[in-house]
Amino acid sequence: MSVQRTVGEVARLAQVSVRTLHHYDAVGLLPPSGRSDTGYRLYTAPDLERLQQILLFRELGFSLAEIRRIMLDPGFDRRRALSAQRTLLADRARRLDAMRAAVDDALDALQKGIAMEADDLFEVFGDFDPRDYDDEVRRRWGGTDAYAESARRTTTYGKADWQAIKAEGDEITAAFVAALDRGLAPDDPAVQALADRHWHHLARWFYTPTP
Amino acid sequence: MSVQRTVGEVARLAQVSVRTLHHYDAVGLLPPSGRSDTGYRLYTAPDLERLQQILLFRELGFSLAEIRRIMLDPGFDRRRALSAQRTLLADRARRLDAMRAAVDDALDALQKGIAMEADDLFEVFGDFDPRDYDDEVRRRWGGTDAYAESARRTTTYGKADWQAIKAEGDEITAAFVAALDRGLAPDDPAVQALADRHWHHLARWFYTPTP
DNA sequence: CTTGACCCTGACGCAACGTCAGGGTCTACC
DNA sequence: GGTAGACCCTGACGTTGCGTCAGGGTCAAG
Repeated sequence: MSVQRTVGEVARLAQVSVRTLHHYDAVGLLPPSGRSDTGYRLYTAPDLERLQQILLFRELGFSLAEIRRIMLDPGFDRRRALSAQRTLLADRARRLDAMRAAVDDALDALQKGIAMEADDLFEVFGDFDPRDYDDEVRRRWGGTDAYAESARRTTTYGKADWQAIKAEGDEITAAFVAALDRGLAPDDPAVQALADRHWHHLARWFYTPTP
Repeated sequence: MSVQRTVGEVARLAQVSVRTLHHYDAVGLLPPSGRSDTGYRLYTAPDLERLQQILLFRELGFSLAEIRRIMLDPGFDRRRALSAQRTLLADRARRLDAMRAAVDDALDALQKGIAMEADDLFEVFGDFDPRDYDDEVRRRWGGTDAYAESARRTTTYGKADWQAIKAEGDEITAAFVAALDRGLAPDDPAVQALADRHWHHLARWFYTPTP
């Protein structure tokens, strides 16, 4: 009698969960070639081979439905499938990369924002500043008192900027709404331009750039 | 009275589906600030602004749950969230890239495989070959008769190779099974090595390399 | 015979909507 | 005032690939 393996064993072998094997059985992707008289799933060597193939295609990013098609029909057009897959993956990669770049930008900008907030925090410390400032800053702002004042001013500037940004946002939104109220179609270029402006405004708002 | 917009209008404006707005309402992410007396959802300008922000974060790849947290709490640690997001995106990008490379390799190899199949097809044509072969091939294989013979041989080779590959697969599987039958743990290095070999075998099988 | 490890079959949950289904509402035109 | 067409509503199920119980047999060892 050939070797029969239970789900748990196969699961450990293939590094997948038992539930996954149940699932592959349920959807007809990998029904075990046998069952014990008590209903236990029994997998044979060919089953393992089949599983390996399934996992290979899964690694390549194919859906279970696609894998089923590929495996059911040996004459399946693998080249076309792979080509389509490549296009799909390239698209996703582009999107991911754009997102990553956007997030990185946001992080960079936020760092500056944090720096500004640090200045804000500095105000609490009053005249005493434990941090290390470069000489240029000291020279520009003169003595310690003026220095403290400058910090306060900068902070105020930051806050003022926030207000300005917020105001601009409201303004854009107002213009937006007004344009639509004038009866402009939503896909009217002017409205689209406004939407774009709003979008970029929001982006700027999100990035909270320092003056 | 301020401007109130219905779902359809907002949907067109924001380039999202009505269902999406229903969904955002249902999950409490963007409940319209008003309802008509007949139950119609009515969105105001601030609602639109909120929607823009939601879509911005969505573009950055955040889940709706995360977006909700970020927007509910203005003091939310955006920097940490972005850092985490960057890591996550980088991971996904790496995975995607690996998959793309694998698919590209598979495609390359398959091209060669297709070439082999073309030879196979040639057999059907018998002596007559409409395709353009380079002189080197003709010289190596001499006259037309010998040439046809060579083509047949090459094809046979290809098929034989297939058989060999298949046999090797069975052999590996057998070794695999035998090792496990000897009581080796599934995570035993030797078993892992076999699994690896099997894996690579399958990879080769999939690529169907030419001799 | 008991105990612990394993197996079974449902069945719900998740993420973010898409897609009907069945049924009011609004607006314009006759 | 009636009617057609466009638009709105609330369920509720489908999708993808399993994770995670829940309730209940099975197997091997002591």
